Amino acid sequence: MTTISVLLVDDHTVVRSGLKALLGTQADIAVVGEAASGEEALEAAQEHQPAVILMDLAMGAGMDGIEAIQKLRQRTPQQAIIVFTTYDSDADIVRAVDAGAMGYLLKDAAPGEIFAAVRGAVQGKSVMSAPVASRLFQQLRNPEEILTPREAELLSLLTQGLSNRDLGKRLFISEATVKTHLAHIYAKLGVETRAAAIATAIRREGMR
Amino acid sequence: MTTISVLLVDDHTVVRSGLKALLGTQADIAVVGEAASGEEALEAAQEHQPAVILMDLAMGAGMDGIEAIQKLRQRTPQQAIIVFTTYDSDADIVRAVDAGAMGYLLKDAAPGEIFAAVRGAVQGKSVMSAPVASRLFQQLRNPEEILTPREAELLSLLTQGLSNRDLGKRLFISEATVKTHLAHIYAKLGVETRAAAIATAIRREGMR
DNA sequence: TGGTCTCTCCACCTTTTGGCTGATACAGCC
DNA sequence: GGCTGTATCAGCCAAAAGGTGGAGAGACCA
Repeated sequence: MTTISVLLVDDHTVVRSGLKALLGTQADIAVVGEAASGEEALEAAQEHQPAVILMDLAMGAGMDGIEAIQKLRQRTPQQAIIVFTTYDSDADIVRAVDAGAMGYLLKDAAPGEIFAAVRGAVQGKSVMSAPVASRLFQQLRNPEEILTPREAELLSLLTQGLSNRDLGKRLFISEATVKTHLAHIYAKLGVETRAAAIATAIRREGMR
Repeated sequence: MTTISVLLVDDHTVVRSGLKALLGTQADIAVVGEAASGEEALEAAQEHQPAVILMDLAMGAGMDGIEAIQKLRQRTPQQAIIVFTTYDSDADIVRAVDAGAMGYLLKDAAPGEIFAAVRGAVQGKSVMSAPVASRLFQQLRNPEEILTPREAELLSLLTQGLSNRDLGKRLFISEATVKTHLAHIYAKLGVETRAAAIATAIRREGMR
């Protein structure tokens, strides 16, 4: 049994400490380094050459998780990256996988899930938390729920708090058209009101 | 030197594990129990009689942190509660303090801050992270913009996308009262519509 | 005791939003 | 040449939200 070296990247000391404690209970897993930012992660990845990198997406100021993943994939492509974050935003999932993440875990994951993900990652297996997987699955099954470019544009403005009239003016279309787009957006997001659409968009789609 | 008994309440195993590891390094602090939900927290507080409770506000389904604080204050008022959460939302801070929290820490707090908060709490000292303190300070300078606890509660539900009717049902008040609160909230947030209020609240206040 | 704050509620009115049906135009595709 | 998807617009109606003004009850405080 080979020991799997792991690098932890998270700006929260408590989370790093927790992961270290949990992973420390496993004989075949060893934490070889820690980083509190994307910049530190790049350095640490070079220095410690871990087999697996467990990384948060949100890391305060500076480089964000997605950017860090992209750079890590370029520089040390042999290292498997597992995203370990709090929210299962559709946009983040897609972007992280696109950037080259091997797995996607939520922070409420059970210890066993985390161990399995780390072990799977070195074997090239992609492991994700159930809610994350179901989101991806749902997107594949219901392609009709994907917003068109125009709808996405409108939704983005909607989250600024604009009225239908303002939306029309901004997009050079009539209020009637705005309403049509909105009706389609509501249907795709599975909501009934503009308020719920905004809440859903900002939270789920990561529009900020 | 007396040992300070601490109860950890957080739905994330990793966070509990991290806190336990960090607090375990301090000779005068002992973690006597853990809970993953508000319901469990009430039980554990009775059973272990901790001096200090470190609690997250967001805890998945069921009772939220604010509600748990209120119930804990009623049942075991001698126990000091410190909020330990990710976001420094104005509304959450106000509501938590109002519910009886002794301290308010952010999850990116340094270990030393956490230790100091725990030790301070048993002496009746209120400790909060710098960003939290500065928010409160700023609010003191602009008192006319402070949301009342009830308004904050309503705003929090508003960001879930609820209608006026639903808000009334949830808070056991009439729609008329909901509208009154909303008008006050809009004025304080400097917005004209519910959509803008939601957008402002989620972004500026960190409500999720 | 009087003032202030908070929470609660009401009535009336206007504006905005949402649900429904239907329509035209254009582009890409088989 | 049809089919599909996207984007545009209209009208009608019901529901929801917002604006205005007023008011009572309870808490707190000077």
